[in-house]
Amino acid sequence: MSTKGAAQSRDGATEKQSRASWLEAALRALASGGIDKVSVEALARELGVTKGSFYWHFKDRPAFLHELLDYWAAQTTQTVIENRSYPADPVERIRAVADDIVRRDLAGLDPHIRAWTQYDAEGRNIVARVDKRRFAFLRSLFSDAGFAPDEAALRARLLYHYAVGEQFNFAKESPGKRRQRMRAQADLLLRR
Amino acid sequence: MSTKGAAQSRDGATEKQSRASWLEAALRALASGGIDKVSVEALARELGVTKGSFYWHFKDRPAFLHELLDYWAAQTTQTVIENRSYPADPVERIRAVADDIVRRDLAGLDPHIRAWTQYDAEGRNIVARVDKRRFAFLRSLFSDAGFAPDEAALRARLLYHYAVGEQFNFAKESPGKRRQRMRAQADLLLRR
DNA sequence: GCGTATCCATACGCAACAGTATGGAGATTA
DNA sequence: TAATCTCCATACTGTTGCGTATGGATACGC
Repeated sequence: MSTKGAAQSRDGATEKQSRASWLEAALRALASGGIDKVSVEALARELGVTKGSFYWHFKDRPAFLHELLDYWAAQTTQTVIENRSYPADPVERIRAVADDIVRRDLAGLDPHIRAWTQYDAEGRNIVARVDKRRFAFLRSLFSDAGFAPDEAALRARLLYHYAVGEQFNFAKESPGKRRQRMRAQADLLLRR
Repeated sequence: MSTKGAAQSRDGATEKQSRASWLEAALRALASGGIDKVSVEALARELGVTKGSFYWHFKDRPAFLHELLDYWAAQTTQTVIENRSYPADPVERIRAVADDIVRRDLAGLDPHIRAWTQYDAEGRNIVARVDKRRFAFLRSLFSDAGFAPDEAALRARLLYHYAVGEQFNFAKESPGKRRQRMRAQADLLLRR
């Protein structure tokens, strides 16, 4: 039943299973306290295994972190952009997306990702690509809402960077308040 | 000549001198590569002394980092807000401040400060206070420019968080381009 | 000039973590 | 059943960085 070099016991997908469990545990650790919490031994403890497993699945920690970034990038673009449940009306779409940005994993992982990749050259490139995609998406929404290309780009950039900067605002505000603010900013940028 | 418990050799200000040199070295290290570069031993190497000096001046690393934050907070508020060379015209003042924000130490230290204090409870409070002061300053500028209180607050918040978020944009753009974008965003927010 | 305070050097111990070497249990293949 | 492959445990080494204990040099108070 084994097609390539992945002959397993029960279902033939243990390889992927195990790799993914390390990556998932890493994302949880990252969200809980930043990149320093993503240590091989800490993850091993949480997974109930030892480092032997890690170094069988991954070359070393840098390679693992690189793969982690790819893993995050793949799932975050899908989550935010490819959500087909947004309203048809362009203006309402922007409001809905703005809401999503505040609620979604932007608030959970993004600040930790940025805090970390600030010091990792190839990490920065990956994040830059993610930002580029998100920005292009926002810009298209403003275009659909009737703004000229330059105006749409200007407003999309302002709103997106606002969202990023707002995550680094440490004044403890309720999620409701944050969404309300985000909504107000989106409305401001939708004025003509 | 010694007033209190600070009897020194040459000028009677060696105590402050030495403490300040540790703090200054820490700021340089922080700007160069984040909080991980601010290690006792690395700073000692750069200062040409040993850890003995550090642990005479400071209790431990956490206490030192806390003092470092206060040190940064004190100098960053003075630098940005108490600059009396801004134009008299409110609109031009906003443009000038926007330029300053991009050029000044915001770009050098702020992202590292935020990346770090994200994981330090009392650190977050200090940064929150700094943000509050800066925001109040920006809001007053928009007020002076003729915007109603709510409008001024909205625009000030949008512009300030844009500036913060823009620092975490890893797409490598020239300082000129960044200032140009900042200027365009400020102008957009100055429309009525 | 004697004691004391200041400021730093030297030399430790200790904990956390990355990475390696090797063995071993269990399933698979021949 | 023998050989092999997969996946992980065990047991190490090496490094880094924090903190501490202690001594020594220099200047100051008296």
